[in-house]
Amino acid sequence: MPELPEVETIVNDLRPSVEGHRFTGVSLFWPRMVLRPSADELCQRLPGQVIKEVARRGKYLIFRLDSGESLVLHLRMTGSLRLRSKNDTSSELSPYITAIFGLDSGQELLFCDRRKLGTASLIKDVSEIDNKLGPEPLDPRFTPVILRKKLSSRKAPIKAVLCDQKFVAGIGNMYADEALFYANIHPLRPAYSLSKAETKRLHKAIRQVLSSAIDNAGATFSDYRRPGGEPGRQQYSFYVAHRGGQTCKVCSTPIERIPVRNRGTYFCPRCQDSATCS
DNA sequence: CCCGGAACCTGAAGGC
DNA sequence: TGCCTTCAGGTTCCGG
Repeated sequence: MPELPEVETIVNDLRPSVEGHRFTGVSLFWPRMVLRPSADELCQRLPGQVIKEVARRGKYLIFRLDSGESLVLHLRMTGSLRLRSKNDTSSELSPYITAIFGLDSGQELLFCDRRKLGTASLIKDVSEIDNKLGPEPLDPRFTPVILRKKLSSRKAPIKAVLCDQKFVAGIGNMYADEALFYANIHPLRPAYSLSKAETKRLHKAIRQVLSSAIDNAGATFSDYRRPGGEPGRQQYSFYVAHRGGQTCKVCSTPIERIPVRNRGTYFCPRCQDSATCS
């Protein structure tokens, strides 16, 4: 599932080959992926526009266009973007293509999505996306003091709060579990109950986990691929995420899996003390 | 504001 | 073998 590090990797990979190029056409095979304006309108308005910049905000990919509008994509759970040459007939077609964006570079950008939950929007003002998201966890403005203040009003399990995009942007199921392991905090702890020291550890853990994953081009468990088709490498470094039944790399205790807000949550019952869980 | 649950999707996995 | 159910999880919407 693409989270912040995966989307960051995709943006970095895409940047050199799409920035400065022009969209030549759009083919939609799953028009319902377009949230707004309408599928027809997006197909009319996108062609001819130059991509000034590709950026990431939370888990959103943002293509800033010369008209001032932005094409905003979200991969949700199984979406991926692939870049290929228009005359490349050798590579096998993914059976799950939901959209093809033609570029004047001779390449095309494929949106592949097994479960068709991914979305595309053409919006006038990017601040629309910005306003509904919490701070970027790697931004210097996201400090331990701010984290502590935000946690203080939250009663929900810390795991659920970390996955809330309005709380902090870009963290999903995998990296929330990893960060809590790094910080030795049990996923069910009420957010407000974290001590100052624990909050500081969590802040550091969030940054370490995300930075390391970016260095390793993201984690591939199922559908995530880089635009060139390569998988990520971060999955090999995970301590708890998707490691149910295996043993903790630190203390050899079996990794447990419990539901938190209906999300599969992995943790080490020994390293992540539950003494102060309510 | 905060919280929890349903809906959106469909391939994979497990039960019988 | 094959049908059926359940699970996976990011986001949005809705009700308390």
